[in-house]
Amino acid sequence: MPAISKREQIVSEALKLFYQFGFTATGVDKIITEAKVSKKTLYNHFKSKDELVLATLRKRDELFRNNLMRETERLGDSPRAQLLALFDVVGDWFNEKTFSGCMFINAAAEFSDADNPSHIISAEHKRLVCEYIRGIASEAGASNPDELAKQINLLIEGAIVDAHVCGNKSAAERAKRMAKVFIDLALD
Amino acid sequence: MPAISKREQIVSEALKLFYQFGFTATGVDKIITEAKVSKKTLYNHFKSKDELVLATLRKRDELFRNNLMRETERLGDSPRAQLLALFDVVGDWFNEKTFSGCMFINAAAEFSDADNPSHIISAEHKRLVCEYIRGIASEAGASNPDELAKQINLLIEGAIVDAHVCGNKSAAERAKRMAKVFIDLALD
DNA sequence: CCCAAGATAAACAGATCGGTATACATTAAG
DNA sequence: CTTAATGTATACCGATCTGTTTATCTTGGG
Repeated sequence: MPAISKREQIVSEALKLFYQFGFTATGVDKIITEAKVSKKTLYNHFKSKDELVLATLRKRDELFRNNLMRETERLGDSPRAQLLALFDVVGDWFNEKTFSGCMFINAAAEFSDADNPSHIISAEHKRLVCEYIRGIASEAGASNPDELAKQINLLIEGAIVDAHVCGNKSAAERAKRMAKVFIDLALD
Repeated sequence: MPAISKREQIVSEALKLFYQFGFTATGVDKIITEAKVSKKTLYNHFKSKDELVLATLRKRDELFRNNLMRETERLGDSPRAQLLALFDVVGDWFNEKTFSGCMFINAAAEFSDADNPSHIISAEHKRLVCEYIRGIASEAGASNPDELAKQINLLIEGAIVDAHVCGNKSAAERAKRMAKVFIDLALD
């Protein structure tokens, strides 16, 4: 058993390629070339390209939320500070040179049907992020943690779109200023 | 010259197909079949599929903004009411059964490179919508019309994402409640 | 050493991709 | 009527798509 399994190699490269070039536009031949595995190996691990897309989205969700939680808790020393720190974390993300929007928004764009498994996973990712925010809002003593979380989540989504479509790297700062208003309203 | 030109037929069908199934996933063969034209005719009017995509996005921008402006001005009898009516217009859009998110967010997802012509058109569309909002904010007497417009625009983007990815049809209502806070702050 | 598991490269299949070419039909203007 | 433009259908091109097959190589455990 190698340190990095073939399966992980494949998912790792698929992550980069799907994110940068899109799901439909990225062929399996490109993925196996970059991952340096044979086509047989890919189809040993995944029944189809669709299955690989799902596995890739699940991995992305894991990596993204782990990073979001780690960085948010590192930058914010109180629940209130953490709610604001969320915007600093996504702001840093916008400035990464590989930033290509939110992979789950992108997936929903390509797999528009709400019943599509990739679309469902994308919705689930958004739900989990929102749930994480709700937990912090609750700790912060918000009058209505669920509502505050949904407000903050909506501001983050808007900032992501502005950053990606319009290239507005300061979108997170505006969203943060807006969030502050709702946080102040919700905390006493 | 027919009442509806061949070119318009092609763009009209391309609009539906690109919007529902995505740009890369929709082949020109599918478009010509639906538009009931020959492939030669398509390539007489458009040099390439890429050119057709651009023409389709330009048409979508025209239709979308015309509808947004018409409905906003119909539903709101004052600049302040119009700023709020924006959210009613997009709320109705979310509830259309053909709703598949924002075509320009979708385009940016598939054509992630900021230099891609389709991406550039998408950014331009967002800029024009924001400019329209700024005009209303200005009429309303906002202290900083540009900032208010960008705030409202960000809320709209967030609502679109929530509506499409998570299927949250009431996203526009939350965004509207949030917008009210900033409108009240900006109009002394 | 031996063997099975899992890897490899490469050919192949059948469909579809964007785009071109050919040959014929329709149509409207001079 | 004639002609030029524009339409049609269809065949074709080479490339690429997802997925399968074949035949060979590597490797670790008993």
